[in-house]
Amino acid sequence: MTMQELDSIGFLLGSTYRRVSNMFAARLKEYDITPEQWGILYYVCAQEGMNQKELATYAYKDQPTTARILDVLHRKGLIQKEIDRHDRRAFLVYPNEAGRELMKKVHALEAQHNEEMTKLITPEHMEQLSQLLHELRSRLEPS
Amino acid sequence: MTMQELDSIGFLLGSTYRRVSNMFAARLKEYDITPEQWGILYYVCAQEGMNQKELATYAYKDQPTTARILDVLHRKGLIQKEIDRHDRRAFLVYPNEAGRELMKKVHALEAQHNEEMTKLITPEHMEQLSQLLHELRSRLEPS
DNA sequence: TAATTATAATTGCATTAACAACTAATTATC
DNA sequence: GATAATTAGTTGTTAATGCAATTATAATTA
Repeated sequence: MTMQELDSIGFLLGSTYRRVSNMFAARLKEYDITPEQWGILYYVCAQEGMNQKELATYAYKDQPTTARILDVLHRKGLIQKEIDRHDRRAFLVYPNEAGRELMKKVHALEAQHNEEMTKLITPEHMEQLSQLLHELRSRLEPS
Repeated sequence: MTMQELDSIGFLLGSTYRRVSNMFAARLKEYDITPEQWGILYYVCAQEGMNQKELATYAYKDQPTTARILDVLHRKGLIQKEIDRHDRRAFLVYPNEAGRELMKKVHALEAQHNEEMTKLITPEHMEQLSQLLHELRSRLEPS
């Protein structure tokens, strides 16, 4: 008797995510950055001067998680924060030169990594997968 | 100018996974168990008497993570461990009565949750998504 | 204007996770 | 049978996460 595998979408998403993420993490090691840190850095560079809340929304993370990842990026000298003159509760986040450079390098590495993923299944399947994930995610509310 | 979203499969998997998982976690709260603890408990019950390494393989987790989740389940009185007579390095894991009962209840809850997910997209799309995830995961090596 | 409500960010606590280093027991090899 | 290599499990460190509670500021409303 073979065992009945746990067949739930959440379990499947989690286990697949971890494998993809770990593989990417291994590649990123040479740049001393994690996939999650990279995700935030990307958005900091994609639109400079966003505040933490906006970054959290784009990155699909909650505010404390985003703040803590921003702290790491700050410690690493990749970004800087400036107080928002119009709202002293908030600060605006900017990449500095090291951050912009790293962003470009890692962006290229990521493109490479995505290509490799696409070689594992067909490009058509990868496109389908991507669309289905977008579809599902868009219908789920943030917790 | 709208921002260019980070369009990588890993980011998409992670953000979708977290939303699905958080939603399920909220439902599980009444049973005082997390989705990850549930995943391990499921396999403990699906085939009683496996050791930690086997459980880790089925659950797509590494050994330390599996061990720590087993510790939690043990503290909660849901499982028990017995030394493997044929290999004194290993122990075999069994559910106890409370574990079996909780497993059944949560399994039903999970079926409900999966149905709800399937209502968000179509059943056909959910089936496609599931197949594509299985396909991708099967081609990724464990880290 | 004063009091209330809402919001941006922070802090604390608990969970899951990856990875490396370690211990103890088993298996393989000489 | 002794030594070496492998394997099951544990421990320590660091990171990402969720959620709840808190602080400071801003916006609303009485």
